[in-house]
Amino acid sequence: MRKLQNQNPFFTLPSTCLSRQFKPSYCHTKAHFIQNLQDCRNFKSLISTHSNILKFGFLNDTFTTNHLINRYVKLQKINSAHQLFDEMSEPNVVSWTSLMAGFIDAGRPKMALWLFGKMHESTVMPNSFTFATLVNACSILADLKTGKRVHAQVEIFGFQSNLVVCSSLIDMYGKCNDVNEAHRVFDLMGFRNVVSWTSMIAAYAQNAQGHVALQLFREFNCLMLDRPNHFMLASVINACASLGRLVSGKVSHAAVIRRGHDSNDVVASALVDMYAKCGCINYSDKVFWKIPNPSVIPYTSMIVGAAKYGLGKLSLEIFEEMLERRVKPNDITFVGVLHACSHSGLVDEGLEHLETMYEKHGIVPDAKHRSCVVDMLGRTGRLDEAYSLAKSIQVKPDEGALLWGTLLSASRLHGRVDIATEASKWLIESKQQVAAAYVTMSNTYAFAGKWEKVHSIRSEMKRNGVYKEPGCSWVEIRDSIYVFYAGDVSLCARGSEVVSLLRELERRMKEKGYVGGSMGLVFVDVEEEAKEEIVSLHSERLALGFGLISMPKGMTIRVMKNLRMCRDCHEAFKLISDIVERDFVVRDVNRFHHFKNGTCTCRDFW
DNA sequence: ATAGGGTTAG
Repeated sequence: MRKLQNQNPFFTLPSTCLSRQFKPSYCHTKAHFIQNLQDCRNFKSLISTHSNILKFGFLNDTFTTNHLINRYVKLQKINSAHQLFDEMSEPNVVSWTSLMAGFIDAGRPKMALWLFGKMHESTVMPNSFTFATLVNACSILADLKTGKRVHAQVEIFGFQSNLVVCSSLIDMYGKCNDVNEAHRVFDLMGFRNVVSWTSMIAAYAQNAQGHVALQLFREFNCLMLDRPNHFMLASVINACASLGRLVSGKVSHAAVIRRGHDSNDVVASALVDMYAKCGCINYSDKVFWKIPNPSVIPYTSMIVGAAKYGLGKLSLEIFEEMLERRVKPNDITFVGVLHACSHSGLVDEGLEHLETMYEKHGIVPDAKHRSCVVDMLGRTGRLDEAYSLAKSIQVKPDEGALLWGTLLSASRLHGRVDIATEASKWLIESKQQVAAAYVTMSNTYAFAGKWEKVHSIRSEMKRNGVYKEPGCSWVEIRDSIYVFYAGDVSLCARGSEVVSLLRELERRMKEKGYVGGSMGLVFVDVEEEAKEEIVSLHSERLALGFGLISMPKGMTIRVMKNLRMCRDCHEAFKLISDIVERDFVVRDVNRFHHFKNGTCTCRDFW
């Protein structure tokens, strides 16, 4: 019987048919059962087909059982799939790989790796599908060590030039933050397609190297192999966002519209985020309201975007709307909500959200949420509460860096040398952001007029070989990018005007009830790198009667311009762009060459 | 049976 099956895999007669002397009909063929399996849309019909397959003896057939396993996986019944696999007499490479992919789908990538270990003990050889699946598991786990071991196996088994395996390797190295290794794989590929290019671009975009991502995108377009698709454009827009490159972002947006990808939810949320980070919250808003049924991510992008502009009330309104439309918030949404409260002085609302996020929405507050609240309390000067909250939070090193860094800057802002000392002590002892901790501590002492302490910190830094890279900020005006380094203002022809403008802004802020430290105009008479705060045009302290607004690097002046906050900001913008144009031409923006020729305008959108 | 995209506090 078995022999017969092997000879004629599609039209064999199950033993039951023979014994009852059935006439063979299509209803009892393998092809029929496989067709049946593909039609199974629910668990119940699958169970029934499964029992028919069993009844007609096809469970001995690996090909049929593999289909059955895949159907269980598709209907999210991984345990049934696993059980079925265990009962197989001769699982082949497809059975093994299907089950691995199934465990990945079910959110258990470690199980896929464990299965590979088991497969290794069997006589079945892995193929390229198996390796692509395994690499994918490592990518999800961001497990570089295992990823490298799998990569070694890929080489041993000779799949190092397989397109899919290489694309997944690039992705895996990217997710593990090893872009160099990702690029090495990319370089060694004999043939590349849109997917491999996208993996490479995304790896750079996700690892704070947006300029390389954009460079690769230009190369891809020059090669004219293929058109960029929505996957690629989403990554390119992400790169523009991280660089604050509004012009490039708009060009990409135009490409999105031309290629008809503007209804794609993922692309739209990348655009919402990009415009927000480039200082155009009004464009974010336009893109956002065009999304038919926004999922949690575009909602979160919009909440975070509005929060960064000090539009805390708007953030909270969007959050409410999201809840009304039954979109479930996630942990990042709550970071946005708390951030909004923090930057708009909505302290009570923020505390309320932290208290109720679990019982109302099932999201357990973790270190990042509590850090937002520490920031919120710290900003408004409730340093003692912020400090005791900080002490109560269990953190991993990277979370601690953020938490204690937050507390340190709040302490500096409010001149709390005592708490600043504790916070910088934590950072330095944990070897987290050591240079920044030293500089901020030194600035706190400078603010308090304790110059001896300032000098002793400076000598300590020297002794320990700690060097702080000067902070910088940049702005895109028309086609050029201008970079400001901390300390540059004194080198600038109209630096004194900037300084007096900042002093004036500060005076008016205080008039409007701003509490907190100076605008960062403490000209510390120490080394250059200590003048962290001098050009603090990206500082939240330019908020002016709107509560406290943070302006991340790269969105500096445009933010002020588009905020329509007050006349003062417009004046500041005019003055600063004037200075920038005359004295600070750093470099021309790398244009998107392929989009030149006037084909690309955003007119069709606006 | 296998590959690629978007949201995270200072």
